[in-house]
Amino acid sequence: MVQDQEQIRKGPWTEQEDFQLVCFVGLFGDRRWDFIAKVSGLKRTGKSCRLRWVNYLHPGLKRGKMTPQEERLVLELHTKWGNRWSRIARKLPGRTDNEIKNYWRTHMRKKAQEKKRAVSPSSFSSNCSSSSNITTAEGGASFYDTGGKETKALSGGKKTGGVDDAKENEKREQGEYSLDDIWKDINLPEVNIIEPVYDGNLSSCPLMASPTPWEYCSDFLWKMDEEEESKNMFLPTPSGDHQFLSCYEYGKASLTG
DNA sequence: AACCAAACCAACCGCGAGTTG
DNA sequence: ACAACTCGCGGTTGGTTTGGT
Repeated sequence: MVQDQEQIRKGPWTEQEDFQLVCFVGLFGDRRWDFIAKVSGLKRTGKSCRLRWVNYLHPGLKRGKMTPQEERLVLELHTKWGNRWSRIARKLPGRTDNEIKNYWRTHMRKKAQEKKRAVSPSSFSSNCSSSSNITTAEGGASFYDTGGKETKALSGGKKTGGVDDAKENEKREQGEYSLDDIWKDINLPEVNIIEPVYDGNLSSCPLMASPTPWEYCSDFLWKMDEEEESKNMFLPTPSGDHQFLSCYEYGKASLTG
């Protein structure tokens, strides 16, 4: 497991690396990241591979600006849950926790600065009212730190799934939130599936050729229950094994030149 | 056209929880 | 029951792009 420190690559991913990762995730699924990191020949940590996959290569990722509905939803959910980005991200298909986190950070910074300038509380969105603890813009660290009611309590333990789900359902049942309605708005038919950026290499890879892996998964991934998600990923079709293997071979060949 | 600051994005790090032997 | 390992999350940082002067 321990990879030589000097062999670990860091920094931006190359197309080649992306390609390899996509192939191997296709082969082995998106769970055993250390294993994938090792067998793929990528000089990356499993952690790094996972991050790249989740934030960039995952099928069904949306690109581009947040829609007003999404923005609203983010605000609303952040008010409820605080900085639980992955949780919020699950409610926004195609958006990653990192993306939402970045979005929140920049937008809250802007808001904080605006607020600072025009020391007028009314200029602040009502949705942000619970973010009254947005303290300083220049203070850095925690200008967006909390905002959610539960953040403080949750900061100690990160993985508290069930209870919150229950609360959420409860609220929804009470009609307090109409998330589903917002949802329908967001889940527009024209889903911007991520375009393979490495079309040069990938298009010639059997797996990557039409139907693309993105199409394998399409947007159902984002609708799946959290627990089920990974199980169904890249479920090989009856002929799928052949495709994956071809891809593997191709990847190897292209690596070794 | 050049410079600077703000905004944006991708990636890394540390920590805690879950899993496995 | 415990320790080691793996994974996922949130926080943070650094590089790049964009907009304003």
